[in-house]
Amino acid sequence: MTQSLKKETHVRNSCTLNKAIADCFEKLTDEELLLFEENHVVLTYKKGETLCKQGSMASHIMYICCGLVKIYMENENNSLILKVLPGGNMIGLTALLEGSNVFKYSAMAYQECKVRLIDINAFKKVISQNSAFAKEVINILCENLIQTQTRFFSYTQKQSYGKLADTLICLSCNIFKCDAFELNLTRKELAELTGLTPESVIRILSKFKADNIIVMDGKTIQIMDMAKLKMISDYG
Amino acid sequence: MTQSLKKETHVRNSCTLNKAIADCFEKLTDEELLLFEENHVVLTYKKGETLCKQGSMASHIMYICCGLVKIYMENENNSLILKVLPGGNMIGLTALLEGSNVFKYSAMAYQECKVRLIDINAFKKVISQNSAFAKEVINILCENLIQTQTRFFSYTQKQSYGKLADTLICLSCNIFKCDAFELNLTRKELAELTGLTPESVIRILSKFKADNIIVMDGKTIQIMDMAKLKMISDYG
DNA sequence: TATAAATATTGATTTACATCACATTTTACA
DNA sequence: TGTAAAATGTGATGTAAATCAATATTTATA
Repeated sequence: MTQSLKKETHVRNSCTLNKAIADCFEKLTDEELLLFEENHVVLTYKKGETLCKQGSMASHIMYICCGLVKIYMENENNSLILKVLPGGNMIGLTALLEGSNVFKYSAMAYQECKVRLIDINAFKKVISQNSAFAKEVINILCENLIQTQTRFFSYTQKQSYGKLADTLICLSCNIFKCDAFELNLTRKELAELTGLTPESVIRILSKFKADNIIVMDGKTIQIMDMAKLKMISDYG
Repeated sequence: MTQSLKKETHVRNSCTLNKAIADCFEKLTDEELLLFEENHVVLTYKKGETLCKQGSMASHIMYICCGLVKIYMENENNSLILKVLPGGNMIGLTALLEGSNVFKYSAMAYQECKVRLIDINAFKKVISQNSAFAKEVINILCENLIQTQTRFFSYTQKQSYGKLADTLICLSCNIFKCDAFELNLTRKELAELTGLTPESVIRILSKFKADNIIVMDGKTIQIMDMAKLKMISDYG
């Protein structure tokens, strides 16, 4: 009951940002928990450090205990942030695909993170023997897929103001869970997150400020008129 | 061995178009096959008919026996084709997500299709009891997720020429498996598939024709210079 | 604390693509 | 088979957002 309520308050729509908490570990037997226990390490990553690099071998599934991580794809020139993950989420599930155990994206710590690295073979083994666990993994993958598709669609439809409004709403509702939050992202990162250039982001933020939709003070952004912001997000 | 070879020849990159064949049914016991047998219907959809509508209840998982289907998201004004699926693929897997048994996208037949509709509860039951089956479903979901992410990234990076080159390569390599193919899509549909306007698609096709990259004769398109097309796709 | 480097901001210019308008061809169907 | 409707094709125009350029501010560090 509480859970379904929780899910309803989560802004899913076109959001970049994940709040889906991995419930799968609750489904494990003591024996399986022990297997994970024996095949894991917990690492701490500092702000700016790389958790995994696109193209490298994925020998582990990563579980973010706490912190904030950006997941992004990159090529020579550009990069696109696929999502931003707070604690409770997993990285590298797509490496479960048979014959493709390579990270398809990179991950970088926005804030200091505690990350649990679980051996991918142990993970696969438990999937093979525990259907309830497998079902939860399926749930997480479905959630990811829906989110990515929805965000893709929204990305193709909306233009700059809508996109940035979207991003601000998601940061506020899904990540910081607060109207006012300290944005420890550079304008460049906010631009990547939104799919715009830093200059455009700055211009739009200024406009939002002039229209009293947000208040900016240093790195702190406070959303004053969420209704208007939602309208901008919906309209385009 | 043959399988890994098959996978290598499949152009994955930024392709709209799926070739991933659902292997999962091979993992079923006789009993489970019987359960599916008792809880399925096979329907034939004519060209242009809707297989499922975004927002409607997903009471079935659909397996495309043969034909060609477009999967797309839509709102009042626009639509984005997420992928094009030939026979061997499944529709509606994301409805497996607990508490979200609604289609997130619509599906329409490009060609006449034979579709097997399997009751979603039977499907979920088998996932719960057969880990090998669940594992295959995980494989398919991973494949879908990787494809969607890659396509999203590519969409944000490439511009019109690269996008259309991409689409043509995928049609040729993954769908029709032939350098020359009869394009039973309108320019409007090709535009939707590529994320451009019909006018732009026409202009670019004319340019490709003028540069001897393709030959067009009525509805038939033949790729004359695949290398050049790949270069355009890679370059942008 | 001074200086360099990175980041943020503002304005001018460019550009890729959409939009619009209209002509032509193909397809549907009465 | 003839006519309307839909699809295709082409040119002119508009525009959102990128790019470019130059300055101001913040942050890093020697």
